[in-house]
Amino acid sequence: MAVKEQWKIGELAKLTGITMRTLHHYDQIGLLVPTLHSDSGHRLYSRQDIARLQQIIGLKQLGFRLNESKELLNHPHFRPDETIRLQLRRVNEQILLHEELRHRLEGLYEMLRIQEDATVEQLIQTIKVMKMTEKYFTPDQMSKIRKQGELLGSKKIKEIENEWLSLVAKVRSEMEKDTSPQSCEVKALAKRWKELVNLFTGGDHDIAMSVKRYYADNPDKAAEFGIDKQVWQYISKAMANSSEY
Amino acid sequence: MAVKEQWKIGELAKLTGITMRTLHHYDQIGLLVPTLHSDSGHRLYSRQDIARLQQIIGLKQLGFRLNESKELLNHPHFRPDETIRLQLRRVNEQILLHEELRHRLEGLYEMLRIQEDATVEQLIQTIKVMKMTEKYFTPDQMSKIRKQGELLGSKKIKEIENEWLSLVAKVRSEMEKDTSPQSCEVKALAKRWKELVNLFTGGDHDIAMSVKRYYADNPDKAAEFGIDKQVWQYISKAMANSSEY
DNA sequence: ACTTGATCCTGACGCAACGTCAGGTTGTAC
DNA sequence: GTACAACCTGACGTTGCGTCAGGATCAAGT
Repeated sequence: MAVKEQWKIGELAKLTGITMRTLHHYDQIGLLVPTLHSDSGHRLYSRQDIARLQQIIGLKQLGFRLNESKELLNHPHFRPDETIRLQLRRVNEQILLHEELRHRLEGLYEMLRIQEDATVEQLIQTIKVMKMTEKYFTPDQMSKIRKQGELLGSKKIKEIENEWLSLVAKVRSEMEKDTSPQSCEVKALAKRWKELVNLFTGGDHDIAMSVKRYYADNPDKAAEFGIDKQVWQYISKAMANSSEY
Repeated sequence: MAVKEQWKIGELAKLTGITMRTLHHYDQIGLLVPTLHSDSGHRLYSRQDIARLQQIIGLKQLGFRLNESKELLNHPHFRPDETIRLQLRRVNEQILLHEELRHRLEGLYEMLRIQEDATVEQLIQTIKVMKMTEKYFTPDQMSKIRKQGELLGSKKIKEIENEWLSLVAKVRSEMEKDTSPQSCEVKALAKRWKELVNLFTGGDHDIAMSVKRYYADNPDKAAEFGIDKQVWQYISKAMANSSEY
């Protein structure tokens, strides 16, 4: 006729909805150690244990980590102001990050929705454009770039990228042969270079300059096309002495 | 005079800002395996590898996990619409969760700011109240409860909780002795029970009923005070036959 | 008393994305 | 030749448990 004073781990699990494994874990890390054990080693939880568990659950729902909860519960006279403030900061940071993420994803989603044949390649391309536009272009330059992209179509873009790769390779080859930047061959390459740039930029000079800045600031992305400082300076010379502006 | 065509892992790390360890990891999981290795086994990354790395970075910034990115990059003709939608859903869920968290934390912060002697115990108490108020009380019942809490002060509350524990213990003891619920002793206990409830609720009957519902719905929290179904029914009988309503 | 099914125990691996040693090999410059 | 930088491959730590695995205990029926 004894009334329940102790709970076995399974009972506590059913009562609170916390899994047995979790309770095991809490025991292991010293967060919630049952006050009693049966002779055979079975965990027996007391009312105080239940109370502590409630507190743990509460703190967990506030986003605290287990070791933080442990600290808090083991020092009841500690002032939690600073802890709460810290927690608030963490949560706010998370929210900001996720909102930025959502913003980007929504943009992507819109852009993919417009193109009926959206493949992963398109996705990649779109991400590339987004990253450039984030810091290097004004909104209306952005829309121009998008328009030009749609105008060309993804197939054309890939073709151009391929020609671009081989063009840069040719330029590098000339450079390695120490051909003068003023030579006919190199000037021809420089001309084609400009044409390809114009295809991408739609002939907009400001956009071309921004693209240039972008690749200058991000040598890793330029390296993707085989462009490094040396190639850059070399082709710059060839273009600088060109009669075209 | 050869121009850079290959990058060692350290160079790539400096170029892209990705750590060597991360590149090792990407190699290990097959996400980015360098196309070449030197005779001695040093990793040599090609331009294509750099391109792939850029794509990986882009996808990571969109919140994709590495294995998802791997899948996407290995199947360029896959339609990513659904994937993006899924990702958006995930992010939105995260945001909602975090906003709820922030809401709670801000509430907590406010309440702790008001009380000058905020300790962890207060924090726990406040969380308890918040959890109850979230589903069981109307806003103005909530403010009444808060007022009553401030009126009592945290010391008094602890005192009451302690008396509560011993009161329940006494009731249980009588129950185990099979004392009639109508007996003088038990009726006295029931009377004190009501008084304690009134201290907490400020005498508000509706609040008392909601508290009752709360503990009925959450037997785990009632168990914290030593109240289970049997005790509950027993004390209910004692109170039902009382002359007070 | 014996068996059986439910419950409980203690390891130990898995996950996600790396950080951080540790101990040994290579590359390169003087 | 020798030092020092850069690279290599393990392997453990982090966070909060989920999920077996293999064995002991409990409660109930026969």
